[in-house]
Amino acid sequence: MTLKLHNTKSGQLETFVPLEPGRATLYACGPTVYDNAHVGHARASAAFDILVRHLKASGYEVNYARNYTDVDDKIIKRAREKNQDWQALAQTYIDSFREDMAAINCLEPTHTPRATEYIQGMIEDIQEIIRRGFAYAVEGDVYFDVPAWRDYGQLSRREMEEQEAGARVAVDERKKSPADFALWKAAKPEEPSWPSPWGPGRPGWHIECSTMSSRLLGPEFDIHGGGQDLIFPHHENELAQSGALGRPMARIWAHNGFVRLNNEKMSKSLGNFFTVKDVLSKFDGETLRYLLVSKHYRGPLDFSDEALREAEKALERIYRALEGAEALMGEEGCLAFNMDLVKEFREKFTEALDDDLNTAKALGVVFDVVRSLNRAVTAGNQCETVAYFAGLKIMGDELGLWQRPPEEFFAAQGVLKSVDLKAEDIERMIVARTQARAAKNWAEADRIRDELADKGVILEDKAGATTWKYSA
RNA sequence: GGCGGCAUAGCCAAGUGGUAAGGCGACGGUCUGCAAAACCGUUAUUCGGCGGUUCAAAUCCGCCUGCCGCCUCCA
Repeated sequence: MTLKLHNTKSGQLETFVPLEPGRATLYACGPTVYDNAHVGHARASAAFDILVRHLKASGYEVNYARNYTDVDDKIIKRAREKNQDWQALAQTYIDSFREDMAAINCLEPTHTPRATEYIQGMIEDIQEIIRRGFAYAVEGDVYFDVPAWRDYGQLSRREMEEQEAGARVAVDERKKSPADFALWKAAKPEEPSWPSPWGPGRPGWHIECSTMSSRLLGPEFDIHGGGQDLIFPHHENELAQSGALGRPMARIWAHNGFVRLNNEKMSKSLGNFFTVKDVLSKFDGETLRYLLVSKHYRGPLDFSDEALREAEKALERIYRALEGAEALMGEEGCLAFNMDLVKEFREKFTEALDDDLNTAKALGVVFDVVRSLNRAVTAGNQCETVAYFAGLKIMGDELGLWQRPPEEFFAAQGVLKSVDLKAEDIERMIVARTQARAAKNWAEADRIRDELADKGVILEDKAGATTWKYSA
């Protein structure tokens, strides 16, 4: 089977046919680095990370670029508020973003260009757009001439005449048309600027992506991604600029849905957001990733502590299965032969991801494997255990989940839940409980178990020994 | 006003023509001193509402209702 992706431009599911066989080129719009990443950014990153992992697993060599907008009104404004150098501020949040994405196990893209590294290229592109008659300069600013570009609106499929132009934003008198947008902005006093044919200034937001994607991936590439809020105007404008330069840009435009909080879009402007760091103070990064992956990337995702707790429970079930299998592992000789056992599961799993990255459906297959694995372990069947264990890990790798040793996952729960008992305290209480049990003092045994449970430690009486773990 | 999305069990969530995946929870069983975990079984005759097409619809068409988003910076 082959990958099918939803293309915003056509509004349809399309078979992924790369420009170059065996290679996939992707560009995703990254953050403007003036603040910490919130859960919405995490969702976009996770969605395209799954795409990259799936392409790689399908045998593609992937060239993935994701930019940082490191000069922009908001960065300048925030730097002023904090009385800080704007470049230092941008660097701080680039570091923060990378840290957060690593926490949710997103692979670092092949290229992470910064807008400020491509200013010269942007100036060249703007000059060419003007030369071709699709932009004009006014008092140090340069605007893209939207009415001149007949295809404008083809991505978001909207007629400009039907839009409420200027409904919420004052129309700039100097623009020929209210829809025209800035390619270059003349610098105001005290603002960072670069010399240009139109005087000192800085690039507009949209031109960055047109310039950087063409330099890193070429005039045409396979997939361009971002959140649905970027469809218009950002991606429409990118497409217009690139089109005016004779560059077709992406064949497939993929957009992820929003994260919602109390039924509203989580966004900086509404102020109703949780940063990734907020979430990481209470939940494991892997738990957040599981939540993001548990629903199809294009639909809305309702964010809540309850949703995170459910994600935690689901992950716990998987890690418990992996942990239970450990005692039976080590029969390498069984591996090759018995992989036939998981063949069908793996095919279904791949089919699910091929179907516009249906991670929710893929997780359904994962839990079928979990059940099979638990059965094999209970039956003491080493060869089956090895096969299902391997299958589970392979699927997890493609989703960027459950790759850690189970002990590490459970230990992390103890830290996150602030369990104030040290391992030796717990062991001591277990010894006391074992003695009580030996004396058939069930009341005392149960009291100890309840006390531990209250503090977040779960006891399990296995044959011959009692084990414990922090509960998720 | 234009464009787009969503509506499936107590909760989360798959499912684009063939008779409702999966997770959480709940209930019953096996195991256990009792539990926990695991396994087995039960938990939507029904998919926002009303019509229509069809042998057959959650899935296609029409109308309606509710919610969300874009048209300004936003993943």
